[in-house]
Amino acid sequence: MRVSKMFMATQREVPADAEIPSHQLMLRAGMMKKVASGIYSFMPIGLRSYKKVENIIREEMDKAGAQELIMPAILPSEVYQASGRWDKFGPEMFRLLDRGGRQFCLGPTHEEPFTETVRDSIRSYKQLPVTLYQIQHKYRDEKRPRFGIMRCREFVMKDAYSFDADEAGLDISYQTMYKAYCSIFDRLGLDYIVVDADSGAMGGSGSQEFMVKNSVGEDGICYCDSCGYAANEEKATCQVLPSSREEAKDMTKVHTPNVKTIEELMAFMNSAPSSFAKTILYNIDGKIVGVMVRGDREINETKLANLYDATEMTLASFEDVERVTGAKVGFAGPCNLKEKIEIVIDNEVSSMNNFIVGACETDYHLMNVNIGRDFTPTHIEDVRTAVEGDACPKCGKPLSICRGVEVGHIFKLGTKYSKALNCNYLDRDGKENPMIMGCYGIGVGRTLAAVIEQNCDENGIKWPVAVAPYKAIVVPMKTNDDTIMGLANEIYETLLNDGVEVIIDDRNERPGVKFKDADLIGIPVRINVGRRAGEGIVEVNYRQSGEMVELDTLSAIEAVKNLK
RNA sequence: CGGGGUGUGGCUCAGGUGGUAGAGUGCUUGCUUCGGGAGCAAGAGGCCGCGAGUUCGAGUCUCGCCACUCCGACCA
Repeated sequence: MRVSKMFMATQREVPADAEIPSHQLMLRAGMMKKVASGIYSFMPIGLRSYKKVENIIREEMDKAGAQELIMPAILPSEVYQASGRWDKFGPEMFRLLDRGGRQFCLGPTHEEPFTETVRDSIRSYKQLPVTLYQIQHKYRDEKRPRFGIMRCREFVMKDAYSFDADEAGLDISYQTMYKAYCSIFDRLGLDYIVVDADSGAMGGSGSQEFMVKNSVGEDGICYCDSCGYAANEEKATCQVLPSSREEAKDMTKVHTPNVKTIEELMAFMNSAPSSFAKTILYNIDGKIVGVMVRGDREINETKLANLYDATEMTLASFEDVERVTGAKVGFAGPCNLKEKIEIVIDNEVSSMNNFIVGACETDYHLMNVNIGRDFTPTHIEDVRTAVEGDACPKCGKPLSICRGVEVGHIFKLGTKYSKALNCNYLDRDGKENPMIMGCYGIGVGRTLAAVIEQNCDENGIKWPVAVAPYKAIVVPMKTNDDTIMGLANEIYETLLNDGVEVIIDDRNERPGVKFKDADLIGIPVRINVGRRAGEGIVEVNYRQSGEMVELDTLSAIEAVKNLK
């Protein structure tokens, strides 16, 4: 391709509404264009990289024995009704009516149609296992699209579904996908980390996320450098360190006027946060529950929701808090409650004694409270979020915390969908059983954005060769010099004939403009043809390393071909 | 869904107290340039987000709506 003919527009200025490097660079490099919030067009240069990611995924999935097919993006409501998700998805699902008034949606995820398809085609254990996948657009009316293609409303996802006769089979299918995912992200040159993830409302026996460390990531990752433990913050646990136990003292009520927050309480009492336990009231499926964690800790709502198998959980309303505690918000505690409610205490709180809590009386706290003597918890569980420095649950060394972008998620689904949709098979004994399912997703666009996040500098993108829109660019310094143009064209044609993805910047622009554009769109290797063209000498510049060497024409061509 | 912000050439933005729109960049043309986004000159390009209202007159004031965006909540 000749750059003079390319449909490409780079931008010098940073678009006003792009916050993170990958978003800014994708817009500046002219890879994509926003059409509406969270909805983007891909331009030729962007599409080339996009397809590279897709193809790497496709190759590794095929290698792992998964078979590609494609489902409609638009699906009738019945498909999601049997599983109950037509209602559960709520406003996040794009819904539409056909001319006859029948309800459809744009598929947000495809467990149901895959399950139906397999149900209708497979009857025997002899036909199992099978893993199917598609690379298809998904639609979710996100409350808040952001960060360009990191989180958008129309996005491409590779989603795969495995169907096995038993749990042992699922384990094998799952491991196969795990390995395929590692190969994919390795080939993309991503620095990633695999973390244990919360299974959430999906149930199932296990789930892991492939995370790319990044400060704008929407997930917190807890990991241990010593033993390799890694988990999503939602799921991460830690050891409870034994605290020094004092002899139980008499409980006393303290007047604490207008002291509501832990910070105010610390200042007022002149004590460490570890001597307080805060009590937060939640409304869990209509039931008010008190949850206690150490004063300086955060309640982990995912863990709490799992404990109660909650479908709807919010902080209790002010009215509920005042009714249950008999005090203004800020003075809740486990003692003297006006209504009998369940109390969940965090593991860490269970090791504390003589601590301070709200008195359930406006402007009062209780000192020297002790579990068992002063109140009895309903549950003692891990309900707090692990923080930097907590003891690793496996080895006890300090945990680290960072942010991450979820690029892949593998999931043991079990029988949730096969049971709901009667996706059964006949076993050796002629007995009918539900298939055991797994599902495996990779966000294609998000992965592409993650590659950019990890491969860029102030001048633009630094594509790994595997994802670069073109591998090489030939830059003639002057377009009106026959020697230079002749040699540049010769190199270009040779590379083209040798199957190298190469472009030639034949625009009548100053060299600086061409360099800036080549750097911005991130072509891995640039061949400058200039001053020494007459001697057959050119420059080979590497975008990743910034390295530059002068070589004769043939060596330069070899260098480009050898670049991996 | 709560709270904030912004809508003006393709892009980034300026336009006290109302008088029919500007800059930079990009684009076109010419000349001079030519190794890291050149210089000069001449051009093209705007329903000032939409709709009402006030006014002789609204980019500007009032009200309503919409879109985009940031923070939070939420997120198979």
